[in-house]
Amino acid sequence: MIPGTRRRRHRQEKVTLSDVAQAAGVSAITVSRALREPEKVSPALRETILRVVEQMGYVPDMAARALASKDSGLIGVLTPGLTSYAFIAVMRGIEDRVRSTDLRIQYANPGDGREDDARKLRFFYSQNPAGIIHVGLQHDPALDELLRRAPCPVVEIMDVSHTPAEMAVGIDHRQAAEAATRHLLDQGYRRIAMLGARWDTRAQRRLDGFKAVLEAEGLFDPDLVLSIDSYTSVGLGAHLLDRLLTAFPQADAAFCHSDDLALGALFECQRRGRRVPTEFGICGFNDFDYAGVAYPSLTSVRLPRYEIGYRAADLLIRATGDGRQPATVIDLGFQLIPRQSTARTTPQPPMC
Amino acid sequence: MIPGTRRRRHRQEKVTLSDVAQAAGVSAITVSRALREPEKVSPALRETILRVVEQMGYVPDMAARALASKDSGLIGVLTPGLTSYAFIAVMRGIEDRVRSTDLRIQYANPGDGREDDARKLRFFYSQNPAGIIHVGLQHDPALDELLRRAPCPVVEIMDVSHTPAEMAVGIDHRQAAEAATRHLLDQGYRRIAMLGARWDTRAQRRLDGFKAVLEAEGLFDPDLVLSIDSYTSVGLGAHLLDRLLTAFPQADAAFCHSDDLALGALFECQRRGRRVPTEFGICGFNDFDYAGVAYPSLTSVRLPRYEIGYRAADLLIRATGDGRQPATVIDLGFQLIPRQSTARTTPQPPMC
DNA sequence: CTGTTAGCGCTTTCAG
DNA sequence: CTGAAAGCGCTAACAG
Repeated sequence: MIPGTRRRRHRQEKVTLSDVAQAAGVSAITVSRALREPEKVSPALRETILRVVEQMGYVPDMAARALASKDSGLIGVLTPGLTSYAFIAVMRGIEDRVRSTDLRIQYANPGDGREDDARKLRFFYSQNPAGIIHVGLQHDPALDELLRRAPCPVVEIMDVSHTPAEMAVGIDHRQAAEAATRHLLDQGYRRIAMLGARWDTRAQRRLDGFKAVLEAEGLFDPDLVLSIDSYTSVGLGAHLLDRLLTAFPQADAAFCHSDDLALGALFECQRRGRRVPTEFGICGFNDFDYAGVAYPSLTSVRLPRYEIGYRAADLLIRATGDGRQPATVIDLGFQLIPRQSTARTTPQPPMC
Repeated sequence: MIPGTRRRRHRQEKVTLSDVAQAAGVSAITVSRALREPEKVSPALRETILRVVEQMGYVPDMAARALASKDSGLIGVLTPGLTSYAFIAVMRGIEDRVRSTDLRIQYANPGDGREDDARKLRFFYSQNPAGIIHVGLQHDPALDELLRRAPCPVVEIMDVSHTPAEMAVGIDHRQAAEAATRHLLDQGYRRIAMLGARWDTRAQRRLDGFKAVLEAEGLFDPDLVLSIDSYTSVGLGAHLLDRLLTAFPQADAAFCHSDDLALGALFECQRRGRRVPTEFGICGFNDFDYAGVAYPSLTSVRLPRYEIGYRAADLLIRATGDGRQPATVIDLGFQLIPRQSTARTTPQPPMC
């Protein structure tokens, strides 16, 4: 390759709207209209213009468009869990709802610490976004204030335990944890541990629910709450269960903050020869695809993650449409899915 | 809330650069410089300006900046696997490399079909991106041409079996499959199946490698190649193995296109009471976190996914820096990780 | 170190 | 239905 070729390629003369206009013998604005509001241009002209556009390989400049129209068509999605398995389904929901529109989605993954959260949020603001979907790691007043001052509609998702600045879609994590914990009690487990990873708001809420239910029975033991501040993972689940059983062999069940922890816990039980569910019960959270497939299958709490994403995007799109929405909190509910890993009282203990 | 309040909030008078300039008693360009190249402004002025910026809550308008400077600072990541577990590590790599820069990342998830791929690509082009990271589902000439005409550096990632338009980072999927298949042969398996999901380029390359190795031994049987065109998942792995063993009970091993299929296959074996690895060997792909934790642990092929993301972003950033790069193909290599699920010849068959 | 002058490429008026 | 004028908010290029 001739040196310099590539550089030149990346600096190709850009075809602009007026270039097209000139070539088509019309004014720039007409080309602009032919592209964005075809019905406002006579069929004949429209066709000519579109042909020229095609021929010249014209690509509109979004920055110029955004500057002139004050509409970036951008939806910002801000979540510290962007690179988490649980968020995949949420993304799919968002993408599916947005697909048919001309909006784009831009994801951002704030690092830990609320400052980065604020920084990324400001960054979105600087792009004149059409809407923002926000997943908070924790709530603090400064951030809430920033959200309240957003230049666009904002939907806070995943958790609805907190009054949102504007709109929220999610579930009540405390209730979900209560249901899971009660289920374990119902199955006859008594020394129930909780396995977690990072303590964000939602995890905290789940701990609250867990604790409340056990305390009511006089069964809560803070020593049985284990966690490590890192990404949740199957390996971490195995590790935590190992720590638990080493320190407290009498523990007889675990409520895990996520199904990957639950799966790791299951593997660790198998490794130790501890029978599930007879000798140890495991309840996960999220109902990941493998929960129902595992052997024994894993009891879990199903969250409507896809729906949360879909609804959030939908709210944004509607809010964009008519400019005003009543403050909204949408609780999409959860579902406890009892499976083999806690089926102590039912007649088929399926340990191999 | 008073009707209309929210709408007004979202249309707040925007503070512009000249507002700040006026308030600070300097010219707009000085404020601009104080923000972007602080060292070019005298300390005293700089401080005053930054204070005013803070006070007025000024947020720069990226669209205007991009338009004026022809630099959007945007890296576009285009992949049909955006919402796949395997891509999470790649994202982390990209994010980590980009974090310290002032570049932003915008992800896009083309639907199936090469047309959508081209559409999304054009869409990135319209934003004057600083660089593009592309994961192709399949290679076709039209798309290659489009990539070649990109207005910015482009890195194609994951697969290096194809000469890229410009730069590529990934591994040789054919070789990886060959290594896995040979490993299964070495362990004494003879009736080896392949379990897959969607047949993208990489999957096809892996099938090629698989086939080549088995054909050389006269052991290839097309009936043992099973797949369903859908998202890969643990459930799908279980389903495919069920189909396999129902139709061909004599099959004695499976090379799976992904560890989730492998895990599903493992569960299905356990469900059927088919011992792993003695009666059936399982080799996965990707080395997801659970492969080493499963019981029995899963043999897999480790891909440097994080590194692929990191290097891709790095290449882009360097290319952005000096404008020109030699055409590059970086093969980051893979690693076969033998574990219990294929340990037929070693002395510890760990089935429970 | 600071300011002036242009203009990025497009869309919004407001006229025909 | 089509066009002319003006300017979105910012930064490059040149001056001082």
